[in-house]
Order: sequence, then structure tokens, then C-alpha cells
Amino acid sequence: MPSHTTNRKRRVTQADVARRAGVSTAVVSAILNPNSATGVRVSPETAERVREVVRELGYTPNPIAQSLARGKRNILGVFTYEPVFPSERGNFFYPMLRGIEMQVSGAGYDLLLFTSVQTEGQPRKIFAGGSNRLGVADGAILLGQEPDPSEMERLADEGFPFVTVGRRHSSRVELNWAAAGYADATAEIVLLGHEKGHRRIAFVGSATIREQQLDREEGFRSAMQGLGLDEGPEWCWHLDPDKLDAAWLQSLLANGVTLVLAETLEHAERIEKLLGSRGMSVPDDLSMAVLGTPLEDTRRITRWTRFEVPREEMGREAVRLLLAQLDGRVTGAAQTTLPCSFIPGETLRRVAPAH
Amino acid sequence: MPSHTTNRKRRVTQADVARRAGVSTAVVSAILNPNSATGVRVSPETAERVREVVRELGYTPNPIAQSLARGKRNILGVFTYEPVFPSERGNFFYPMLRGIEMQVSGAGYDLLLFTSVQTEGQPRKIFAGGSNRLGVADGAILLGQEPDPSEMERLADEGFPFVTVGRRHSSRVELNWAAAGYADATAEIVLLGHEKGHRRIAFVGSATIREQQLDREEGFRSAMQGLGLDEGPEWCWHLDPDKLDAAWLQSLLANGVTLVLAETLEHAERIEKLLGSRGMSVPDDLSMAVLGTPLEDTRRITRWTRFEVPREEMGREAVRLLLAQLDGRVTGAAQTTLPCSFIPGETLRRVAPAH
DNA sequence: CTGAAAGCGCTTACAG
DNA sequence: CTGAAAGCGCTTACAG
Repeated sequence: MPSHTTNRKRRVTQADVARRAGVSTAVVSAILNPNSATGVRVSPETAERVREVVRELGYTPNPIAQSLARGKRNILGVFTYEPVFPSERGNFFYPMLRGIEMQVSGAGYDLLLFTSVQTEGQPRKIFAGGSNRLGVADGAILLGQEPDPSEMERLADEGFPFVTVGRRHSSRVELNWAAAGYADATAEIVLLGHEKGHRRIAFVGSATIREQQLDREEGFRSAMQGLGLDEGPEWCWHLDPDKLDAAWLQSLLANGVTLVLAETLEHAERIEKLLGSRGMSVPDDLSMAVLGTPLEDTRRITRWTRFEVPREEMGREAVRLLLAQLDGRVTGAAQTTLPCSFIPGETLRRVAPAH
Repeated sequence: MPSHTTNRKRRVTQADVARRAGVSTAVVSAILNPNSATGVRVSPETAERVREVVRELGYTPNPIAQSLARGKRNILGVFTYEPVFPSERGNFFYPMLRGIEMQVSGAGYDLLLFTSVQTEGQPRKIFAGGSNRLGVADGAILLGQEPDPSEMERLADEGFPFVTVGRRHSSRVELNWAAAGYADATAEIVLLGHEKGHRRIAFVGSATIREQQLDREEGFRSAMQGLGLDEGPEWCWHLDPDKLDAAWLQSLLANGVTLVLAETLEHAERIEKLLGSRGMSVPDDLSMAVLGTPLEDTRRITRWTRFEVPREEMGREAVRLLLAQLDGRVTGAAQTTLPCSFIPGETLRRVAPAH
């Protein structure tokens, strides 16, 4: 017999109600779950008597026991490797969480935030101590930049339903995601640049390459190729902002580049600063666009030509995909790419075509 | 037999592992929970064999079943009557949630956000459809402005452990809370005003009176009384900002008031506008202080003399109180008042004492 | 229309 | 050191 750590008075159980009302627990259960399609039918008098006892005893069903018996928990997990509420202000996750809450609300699910598996400063792990705590949920949504591929694969192997916000790739398993259309959005900017007379266009992204950046690069490359423009190594850089220096800028300009697509605002601002120390400015001497929108620095970003990532909609869509899976409506991999919206800004200007 | 809606392959259970390893489930359980102080002792060989099977089968314990058997869920509920992630930017709950997450992290609990009980635009209810969904959690933290006293009382009657962020009062039951010291903070401003020569000080709060405002008023009254100053009805108003008009201001000034304590920034700005249309300004013609700090409008608030509510710390403290209760470390009501921090601003200036 | 019983997947006293 | 069994509190086929 478990000791059942009950520092508070023992909870009233269904059995207590049944005993007191002189019926079986089956009857109580049927009355409390009218639409459960069980064969049990109860006379109105019995039903009323049972309800009376329920009120009298203040009985509320134990959701945990219900979950176990039903094999269904009505809980959606939200897992992040980093804290869900990181900084004082500005929260990368916020719009996604907002979307998730909006979409899940009314669907009859609660949201479980996995905060327990934290190991002091370390990123969280899904399989901490061998047990998959995500299992309390019917399925989960994975957020964040640092998805451990092996954990996702193991999760998939277990048959646990989950969807990531942001595209994720595994060579071994099919992953489900709701992602931003970085490729199309980037291509769109290339085309716009071309229209405005730019022929030598460069791409500058971070040194660490993730799916996100692959998508942007892919958009850049395919658009450039489609236009018959050069997009070789001299046009496509993988450098963190602090690695960008005067020499690099020099080689860029020597190449005749007139438009730079910067992966992040940090890249863009760094380049602008380098230009400044040469007495040059954006967009007079160089046009630029930022391939995304930071959540913070909302003020500094406004003048930049860029696109906006539909973070909230990605959260909503992730919930839709997950619920579709849980309902069994979907069997294969569910992957949605959502369009980003272009924002003109003032940093991409018309130039006279080079030739 | 329940149909156990399993659209995915049946989960591996402890029994599967036990059968395959040729032991009882008790042994498997004991090996997987080494520090469970059960009498069961297993030989190293058996343990290794079982672990091997666990790995082979990819077994992970079902947390729901563990919860039921242990009578402990390791889940802390977070309940808000309004959406947790309300607006695009600026979230009243954010600092509290941040504090909650910080404090709960490492304590081995996950955070459950109750989003399921939403009824289309209506504020959420704890007891929706007679069943208390909070019951999936070991205890809960209640956030938000609109606490339904009857729900809190019923929750308390059930013996369900919960703590509110913000002081809450019930005449029937003892409530647990982590609150801001509005009274002291308000009194402090009165004293400061007195020091600076103000003798006729008025308080202007909203029409709807909640615990928060009672605390501020109480601080105002007791400080005024302590100084031997008048704090009767002509000095203490309950009006929403849009009800403040020229006539009201006229009577205020006619009374010789030199310092106004405004409950919210909206009150303060409204009064300033009214002053403006008389060609008067803050603080030259009237000193003012705001009794709190809005989360949004961070820019507009900076010049105002005010105090800051320790929202994050309130979240942390609420978790501490709740965990203490769950551990059985605390039995009576747990109530903490946390100090607000004064911020000088520029709207409270020195004056020559009236007489 | 109603009841007795099995089962959800674990944990834990209790016998051996 | 190990196993058989009861129990956590529900739901749901299956008999009456």
C-alpha cells in the first residue's frame, strides 16, 4: 500500500460518492461524463441523488486517475532548451507562446511548461535521467534554437507526437514543423534588388549554420541563379558580426557589390559601422537588407529593409499540426512553411545597373 | 477494458520489461527509482540485465501512472483568469511568470498553464463544469486582477494548496499570498512630501476598490494621521481617470492641495492635462506621485515620482510559499509582503509649508 | 437500466 | 535478496 503523502485531508473519491448514494462507481462515472457513450443509462432520480451527494461531499474527479484510465491527458507540452521567460524584457519565445496559447485555447488542452529538467545553467534535456518527462503530455511543441537532434530522434522513435516551431532536419526520422519561409522571403529581396538595378549582391550569415540559415542561403542562391547572377564563395559569407573587418569590407567593395543581405541586424549594423569609418553610408554607398526581424531593438530595426518572421502564426500552426496528429487526422510528416512579410524600410535604394 | 486510444504503437510498459528480464515489476521499479527507500534490494547482475532490457526496449516510465501511484504529480499550476500571453508587447504577467519559472526551476516541478477552461472571451473559471482541473497539479499559483472570491474559497475548502500573487482577502477562509507593500510605499511618499513642505496632500484612486487600492489608501491614511494631517473625504477620491474634470480639479486646488498621490499613471496624466488647460504644470503648480509603475508606457513613466512593484520577486516568493506548503513545512496561512522601491522622479518638488 | 470486475501502469508494504 | 498482490482513482466493456 502506498503511503500516499497526504498532508491535507483525504480527497473525496468516486467510491465515497458511490457508497453514499448506494450505487456503483460506474454509475457515478457515467453521470459525471454524460457524453462518454458508455452503455450505462441512469434514471433521472438516481442521477439527481448522485449529483446531490457529489455536491454534499464536494467531490471533484481526480484528473490524474482519469488520465490513466482514459489513456488521454489533455495536456500539451511546451519544451524549450532555454528558460521560457529569459530576460527582463524582450522574449524570443513570447510571440510563439502567444500563438500557442491562442490556438490551444478552446481545444480543451492545458499547456505544460517543462521547467523541472533544468540542470543548473545547462540547457535542459528531454531525457533527463532516462525518463521522458514529456510523457505527461499527449504531445509537445519544441521551441528554441538549440534542438538536440538525437533527442528529437529518440522522441520520434518512441512514437511521441511533437512538432517543432522552426524547420528541423534529421536524416533518420521525419520531423514535423511549422516554419518561416526564409527561402522565399530572401529570394524576394534578391529579386527586388535586381529590379532596382543591383547586379552584384552578397549574402552574409553567421558562422554557425542551422536550418534557418540554410533556408535563407538556399533562397539567395536559387534567386541569383535564376537571374543568371554570380553567387559563388565570394558572394556568400559565413562570418559572425565581430569577424567582419575593414579588410573584408574592402574585398567586398572591390568586388563591386552594391547590395548586401545581412542575416541579422548585428551583421547589418556592424557593416554600417565599417562603412562609416571609410566615410561611406547606407544606402548611399551600399544598399542593405536584413533577413529577419529581431524581437528586441524594435527601434533600431525600423529603417532597415527586411522581412518579418510570422512567429505568432508559427506557434498557432504548430498547435494545429499537433492536434491534427493527436486526432489521428494526420499520419505522415506534417510540415508547414508560413510566408514572411516584406517590409520596405529605407536601406535598399535604386542604382544604375553596373553594365 | 478501456479502448485506450492509441493511434501510435503501444507503449512499452514496466510489465514488458519485467517479463523480458525475468523479474517482477517491483524489481524494475526499484532499479529505476534507486532512492525510493523501498525494501527491495537487487543484485548488481540483475540490475544490469534489467537496465539492458530497458535500453533495448526503449522503455520510459509513464509519468501519469507514477503520479497516481505516488500520489504526487510534480506539477505546479499557474492559473490566470485572463490569457497568460495577452498583448503583442507588454505583458502584465511576464515579470511574475519569470520569477515563478526562476524559482521553480531546479525544484523538480513543471509548470502547468491552465488554458483549457477558456469559454470564448469569458474570463476563465477554475471550476468549469464541476470538475476542478487544477487538480492535475500538486498546488497552484493564482495570478491576475480578477480573482473570484467564491472560487478561491471553494478551492481552500477542498484543501487544495494555492498561493495568490497579490494580497487577497476572504472573510471565510485564510488565503496565502505574496504581495507588494503598497501601504508602506504609499506612506513613504506621504512622509517625503511632508518633509518637502507639503501639508495638504490628496489621494486619487480608481472607482473599483480592490485589496491593492485598500492597501495604498491605508498607507495614505495612517501616514497622514501620524503627521496630524487631514485625510477626510475631501482628500481621498475614488474616481476613474476619465471622471476627473475641471470642476473636480478646481475644488482640489481651492482646498489648497499641493501634492496629489495618483493611483495610476492614467490618473496622473489626466490631472496634468487638466492643469495644462488652466495654464498650470507639474510640479511647478502641483506636485504629484504615482503609486506604482505600469509595465507598458515605460517611457512615459520615467519623469514621475513613484515606486516600483517587485513583480518578479512576488512570483518567486509565491513559489517559495507554495513549495513550503507542499513539503508540509508550513501549516498556517503563509503571507508575505515585499517592499516596493521608491523612485524619485521629478514631479515632487519642495514647497514652502502653507503655514 | 444497473452492478461487479477488469484494466490503465505504476509503487510499495508485506510475505517468503 | 525477490515475488505476488494490493492499491492509487478512475473508465468502460461485459454480464445480468
